[in-house]
Amino acid sequence: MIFKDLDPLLHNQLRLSVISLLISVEFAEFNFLLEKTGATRGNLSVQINKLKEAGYIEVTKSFRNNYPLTTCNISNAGIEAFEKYVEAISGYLNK
Amino acid sequence: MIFKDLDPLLHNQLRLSVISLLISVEFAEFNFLLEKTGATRGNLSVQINKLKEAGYIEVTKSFRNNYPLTTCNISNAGIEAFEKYVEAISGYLNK
DNA sequence: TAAACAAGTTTATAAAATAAACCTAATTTA
DNA sequence: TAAATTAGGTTTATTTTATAAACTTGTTTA
Repeated sequence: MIFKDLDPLLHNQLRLSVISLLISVEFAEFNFLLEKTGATRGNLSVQINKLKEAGYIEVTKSFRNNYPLTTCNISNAGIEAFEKYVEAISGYLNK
Repeated sequence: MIFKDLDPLLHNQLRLSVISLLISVEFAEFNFLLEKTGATRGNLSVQINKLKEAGYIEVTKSFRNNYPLTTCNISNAGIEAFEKYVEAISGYLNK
């Protein structure tokens, strides 16, 4: 095998979008991710949870103006996984 | 949405491996792809067919030393799709 | 001539992706 | 002030995919 395996958790458009956004900000709110990714709320909720279960992100739930507020930030494991993914997929792109 | 959509046909490890290999050779035999990708024969057969159905590759069946020989080459549509995919996914990698 | 091998293909099953439906609480409107 | 609407998500139902195991067709070898 001359190709490196692609982490299945990151090899998904929406999850990769979320991680790509989180990598360059300190925190991001649910609605921010929603807008930037163009996802449905249901799908975003599911994928955020998968990233959290994997330990790639941390999720903080609070309230703001009486409404629920979900905030996400990437973890060290998430950063490492992303960097590894970037390197792996680069091997497929002939660049 | 700030991310470009990723062609689902190419956003798959094995199919992307095959296209990545075909992009830099004139032809490739089934067993060559098998070895380079590390796939099972069943999976490779299925994914080659999907790429063919999409018009991304051409598949030629012949015989060599009395045994079946399947040869693949990338099409113009395949080249374009690959280039488009490379550009799209690059937008996720912060490079 | 039976067993093993070559080169694939088909199919069965599990896993994943996604949108629709749902939920709870807050707010606005009639 | 009660009904309708909005905010912010979550759950679930369904369809698609991915993949390996099983199968096929023909060839070679013991």
